[in-house]
Amino acid sequence: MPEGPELHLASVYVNKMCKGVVFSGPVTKSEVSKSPDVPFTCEAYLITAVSRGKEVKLTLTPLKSDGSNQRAKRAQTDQPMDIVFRFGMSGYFTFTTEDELPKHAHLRFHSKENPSRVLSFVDTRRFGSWEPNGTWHSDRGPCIMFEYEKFRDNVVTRLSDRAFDRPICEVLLNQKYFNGIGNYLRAEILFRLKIPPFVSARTALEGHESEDLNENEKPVKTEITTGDLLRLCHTVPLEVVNLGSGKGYDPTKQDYSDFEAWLQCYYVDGMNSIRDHNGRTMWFTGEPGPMAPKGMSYFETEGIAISCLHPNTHLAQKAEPHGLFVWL
DNA sequence: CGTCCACGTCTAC
DNA sequence: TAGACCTGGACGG
Repeated sequence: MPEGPELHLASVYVNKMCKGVVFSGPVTKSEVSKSPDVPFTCEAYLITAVSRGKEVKLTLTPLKSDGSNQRAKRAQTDQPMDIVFRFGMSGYFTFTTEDELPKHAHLRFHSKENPSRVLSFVDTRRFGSWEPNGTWHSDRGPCIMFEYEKFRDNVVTRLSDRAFDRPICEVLLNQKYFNGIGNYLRAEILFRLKIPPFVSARTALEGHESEDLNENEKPVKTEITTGDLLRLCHTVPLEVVNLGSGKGYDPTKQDYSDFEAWLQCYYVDGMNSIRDHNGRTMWFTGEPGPMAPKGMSYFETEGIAISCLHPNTHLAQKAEPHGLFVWL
C-alpha cells in the first residue's frame, strides 16, 4: 500500500465502506500485535477517516444514546476518539465479514450487524503502528497532496536547514519536509524533470522562493527549471490518487496493472538503480549526480559509458555493447 | 533448502 | 550509519 497516495486512498475506502454502518462493542487486537490497546467501547458508533501525508486518522463517533440502557452506558465511551495510523511497509484497511478476516488483521472494529462485518487494519510485516487519542506526528510536515501551500512554504522558508545539504533524492524522503513522498514517488518525480538524484537538494530547489511572492512588484525571481520540483511533489502523487480506489501500489493485488503502467521509472526495464546513503534503492536514468555514494563514479564519453561501482549497483547500460564497467 | 528484496520508520552505538 | 523490527515472494542450487 503505503506512500501518500495509498494512505489517502485508504481513507477514501474507509469512508465509502463504513458510510451508514453502525459499529458496536470493543475494538479488538490480535494476540501478536505490540501496538497499544484501544480503550474504546460503545454500543453504537460511526467511523470516518482522513489522511495527511503518510498518516491516516480514524475518528470513532458515539451515537447519541437514549439513556434507557444504564448497564450498557456505564461501561461505554461517549466521547469521540481519534486513532492515528502509520502503515509501515504493508499496512492497509479492509472491510470484510468475520469469516473473511485476512491473516495479519491486527486491529478490528466490529459492526453491530448480524452477522457482523469488520473494518480491520491489516499489516503483514507489522512495521505499521497506531496511536489511540493520537494526533498528527509533530515532526512530520504538511501533506504534499492536500496542504500544498503550507508544504511549499515549509520548504522554501527552511532551505538553509542543514537537512538540504543532502542529495535531493534522500531529502525527498525526509518526512519533516515531504510528508507523503516515498521510494517510488521520489523516483517518478525526479525522472519527470530528469534531475540527477544525487545533486544537492538546495541546488535542485533554488529558484522556487518567488512563486507566490507579491504581485505589486516587478517579477522578482523566476523559476530556473521549466518544470517545478515542488509542484511535481504535489501533482505526481495526485495522479496516483486519480487512478482510483484500490489502484495504488500493491503488487499482490489483482488490479496492479494500472499502477504498473503508470510507473515511468521505478522498477522499469532500462532504468538504472543504485543504493542511496541509507541503503534504499534509487531508480533513475542518466547521470546519478555528484553526491552519489562513495566508491561510485559514472561518466560517458564519445558514446562510451564508463562506470566504477559497487557490486550491489545495477546499471541498465551494462547490457549495452559499448559500455565499459569496472568493479572495485 | 538458501539468499535477496520489498511501498518505512526508529534507537542506539 | 548500521542495525532492528517483520513476513513472504521470487529466484537459485
